[in-house]
Amino acid sequence: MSPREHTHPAVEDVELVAVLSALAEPTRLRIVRMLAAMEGERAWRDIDLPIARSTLSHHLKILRNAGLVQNRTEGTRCFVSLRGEELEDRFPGLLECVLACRDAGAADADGAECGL
Amino acid sequence: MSPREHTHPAVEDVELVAVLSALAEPTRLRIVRMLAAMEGERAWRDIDLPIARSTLSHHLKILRNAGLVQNRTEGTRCFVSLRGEELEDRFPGLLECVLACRDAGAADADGAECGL
DNA sequence: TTCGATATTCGATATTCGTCGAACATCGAA
DNA sequence: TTCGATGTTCGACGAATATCGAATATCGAA
Repeated sequence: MSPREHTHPAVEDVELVAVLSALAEPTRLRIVRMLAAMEGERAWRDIDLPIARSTLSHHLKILRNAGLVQNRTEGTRCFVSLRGEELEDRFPGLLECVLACRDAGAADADGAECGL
Repeated sequence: MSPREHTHPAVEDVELVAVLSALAEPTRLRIVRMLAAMEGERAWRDIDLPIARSTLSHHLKILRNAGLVQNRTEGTRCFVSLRGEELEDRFPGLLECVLACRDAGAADADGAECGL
């Protein structure tokens, strides 16, 4: 289909288990890190990951349904951004401390490995 | 088998994705909440959940491998406890804000529903 | 209108996950 | 030693998930 309007769950309807599940997958965590590292939105088209576009669409849908991410449509293209403040309201500190952590296996938003 | 000694990962080897995966399952989250609500250890035998004992063993293994929980063996029985301080060292604030949240679907440690 | 770009959905596949009961291993007590 | 209690592992099952390529729907431009 096309970048049609999507529904986003209300903040109060966002569930913890859904958020944790969404974050508990390396590719999705990487997407979240990437979005967090840029203050603003990111063009769908410019999200460059070593996965098929349909797979990317799938992961973004899960992040969207979990309340982590929101889409904005502009013509035939769309932009993705983190629902940072809303998440902070719902689960204070959660996103922040997940992002703060950089373990050995945590790839950087750009794809490079990160020591600390 | 029996409550034999288990290996626990070193704090520095605990991975974020493993922790999030472990917490992203209702039964396991409930176990963690229960352990957090009691300051100390809990006898395996006394963990009362509506699942088979083998399933409980499975979930505890996942929590253990993720670094969230530790086992202590005493004779033929064992005791489970949260690795609270170590988790705090590794991922500051994470466990705390996960536990702080009580969403609509979050069952209490005792099994009762909890409004707030 | 026709076409190309864009993102989603569909169908298929392989894998992982949660669950159970049964079998097993270990320890302490009789 | 024999037994019972206690957890763990095994084998099996269905459900959920990650992945891909192909098909599809929508928009903007030619």
